[in-house]
Amino acid sequence: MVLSVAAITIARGGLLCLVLLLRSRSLALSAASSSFRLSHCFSSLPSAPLSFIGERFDWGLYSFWRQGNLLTRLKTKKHHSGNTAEFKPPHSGRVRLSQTGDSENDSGISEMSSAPSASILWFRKGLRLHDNYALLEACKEVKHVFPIFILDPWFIEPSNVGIVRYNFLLECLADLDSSLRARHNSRLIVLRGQPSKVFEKILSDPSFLCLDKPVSKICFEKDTEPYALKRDKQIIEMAKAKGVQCHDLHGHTLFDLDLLMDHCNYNVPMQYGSFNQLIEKVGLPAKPLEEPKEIPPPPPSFLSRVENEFPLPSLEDEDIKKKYEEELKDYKHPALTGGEAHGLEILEKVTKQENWVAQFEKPQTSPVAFKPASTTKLSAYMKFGAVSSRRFFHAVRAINLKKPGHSKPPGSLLGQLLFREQFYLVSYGVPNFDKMKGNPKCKQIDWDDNPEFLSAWAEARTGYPWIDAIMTQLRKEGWIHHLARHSVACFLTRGDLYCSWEDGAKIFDRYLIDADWALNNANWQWLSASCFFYQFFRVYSPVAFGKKYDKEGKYVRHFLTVLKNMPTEFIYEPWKAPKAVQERAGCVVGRDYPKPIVDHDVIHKKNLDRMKAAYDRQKGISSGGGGGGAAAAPAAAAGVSKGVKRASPPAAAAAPAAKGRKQREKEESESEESEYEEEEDGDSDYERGGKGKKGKGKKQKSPAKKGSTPEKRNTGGGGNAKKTMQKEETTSSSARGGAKKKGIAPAPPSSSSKASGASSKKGPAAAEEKKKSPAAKAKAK
DNA sequence: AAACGCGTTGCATCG
DNA sequence: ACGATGCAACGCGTT
Repeated sequence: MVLSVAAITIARGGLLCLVLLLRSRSLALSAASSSFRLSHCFSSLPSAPLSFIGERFDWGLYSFWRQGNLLTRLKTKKHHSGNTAEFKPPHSGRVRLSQTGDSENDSGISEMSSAPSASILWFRKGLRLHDNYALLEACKEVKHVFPIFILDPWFIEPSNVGIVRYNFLLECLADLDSSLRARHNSRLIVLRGQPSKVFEKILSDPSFLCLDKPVSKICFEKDTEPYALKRDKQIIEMAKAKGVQCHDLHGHTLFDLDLLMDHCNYNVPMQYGSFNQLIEKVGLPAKPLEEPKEIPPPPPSFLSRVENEFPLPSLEDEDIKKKYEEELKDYKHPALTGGEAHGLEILEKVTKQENWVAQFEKPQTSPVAFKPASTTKLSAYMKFGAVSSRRFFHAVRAINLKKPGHSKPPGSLLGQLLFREQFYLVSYGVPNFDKMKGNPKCKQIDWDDNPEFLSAWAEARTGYPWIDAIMTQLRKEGWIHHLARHSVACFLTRGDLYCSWEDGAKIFDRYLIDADWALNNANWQWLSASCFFYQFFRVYSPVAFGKKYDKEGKYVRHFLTVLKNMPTEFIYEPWKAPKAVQERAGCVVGRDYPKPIVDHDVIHKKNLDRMKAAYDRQKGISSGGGGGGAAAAPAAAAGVSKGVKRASPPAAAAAPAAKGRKQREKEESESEESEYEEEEDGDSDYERGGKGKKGKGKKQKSPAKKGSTPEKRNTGGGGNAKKTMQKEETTSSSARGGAKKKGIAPAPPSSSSKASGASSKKGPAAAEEKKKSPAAKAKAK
């Protein structure tokens, strides 16, 4: 420790000593056990010498560790300037081939590569053939490319991955296989098991692949999630030991995250503005590349075995039928079909609506549009890498270049892609990013451990129709609009239930098709005012917010059919309806639909005090009297139950939700969205909206310009905006279950309230219209 | 270095 | 219907 501290002071400049330290760091890393989700690599550091886990956090050490951790990675890679020439990723002096060899065995490798025979293209994310650096590398100078996917047992675990996302993955794989067959006379080879075991087999026994000598290289797309980093490290080391080259090339994000790390000196920008500055230094993302014309197939002797020995997985597989038995009972294929082909089709459809693309403003899209959605719904394809982010970026940019009044970041489509990029970068640079404790950037807040509240939220029985409808859509379709994610995330955390954002993130992770580790955790921290966003007094109302978009409650009626006959006046607050009205509607609150689990008007104010106290505590200012007491008292007032029964692990689906955070911690002991924007004439590559512009009187709405350009309002039939975040929900029957909440009883039936909202004038189309408002507004004017 | 500007999408009220 | 205002006031980043 002493040593490290000393070293740190020197570290800023001198890398040498850094490397030394690092060494121990990385050892600790590899030794630590992590675990299942693509998540706990960093968290496995607790036992490491630098203890930044826990209450006290030493920034000096942290920054040292951060550099060390990343630099270690870099050090292990050789910068082979030479062999990436053809498809040099952007800014590529720095392309890091993680060549396995170090200087000594470089010679060995080059000998091998002089007579290259076969390569392995390992698909993980990046489930596409276009714009795929790893694929291009795999094709270089070899006779055979073995395109493989390894079905990691981790992924087939109902508690981790819902059936909807699992099926999306299967469709991505099937699509890859079909493209490989149709265009390259090849196949996707699906192997089962732990990746390290699979590679052990492949690398030690050439005959397994019908080869007479081992493959010469393994190529894959870099993945910065903790689980992946750990997994890949193993593979890289194994390959190195066997004298096989390993190329992990970037490609999932617009830029190589290691390159961005270099540019920000390992000090990741936490604010959008500073991230923008970083991006501007780096320039534009590389232009997307095409699918290679030829992908040399495996030898015929091997191909003939694929069908029987390495078949594509399917929902019909016995183990799947068994594991997902519960969920499969009422499984219906969601609107989204996985696969590169479908993803590109959607992208094409979207980009044909040039005006819509150029005018896209995320805040203008609607959370209640579901058929069709108001956004692109490309997030799931982005998550799996079925569509290249660079391709998306440049397709949008090309449109913007033609449309002078186009929207700009952060609200634009390109802005969304930039947020995605930033969240990836931050998730890469911040330790314990999926946790509050040990996460140096995350506000430490005294969230309650309340499994009952958590379950009610996850299972759509909060008694707030807006919240429950959203959670039902999540469960059913694996997708909800970005703003809907905001609503329910705020409700679960700082707004109403005061449960930890980690709990919500886990549930979203399970149910969202587009669940992406980096984006999901970032967004949950954002919404809970734990990181990125701190105006905790801006609380979403579980009543007003939905009403703003959907006065008649069509969305609610669609997803909560029990409420379908509730008068519009009470659709967002059914408990306020007179008993007779409830009877007539066939929905008696407390019998057919739960009573509100908390009284929002009361609880959100108390929570606000708790947030304030938590912030103050962080400042070291123990929020004296009022605050201190406030922190604990509200919990009691809220009826936060104490010895709640830990929900028994009921349906597999409900299990994750039911488990309390603390319990989990004990047991374990141990991310769409974005799109952005563009430049006007080619001057600046990234025009930040808002920031640099001075003359904004108030809100500069970029749409202002829209007025000037005639084409604006394109109406494009359906879409509005898209964008999504990630989150999830649980299954379970929805509304029923009486409200057993113990929390604050909500306002009794028929209390005050207003009966407004009756105006129902617009149909769905109208709603959509509204969304596009910027254009419409401009026009109107 | 204290002060200020700003922040991807809050709400209720008023005009 | 829409925009402006007050609400009570956050941290970050820059100056």
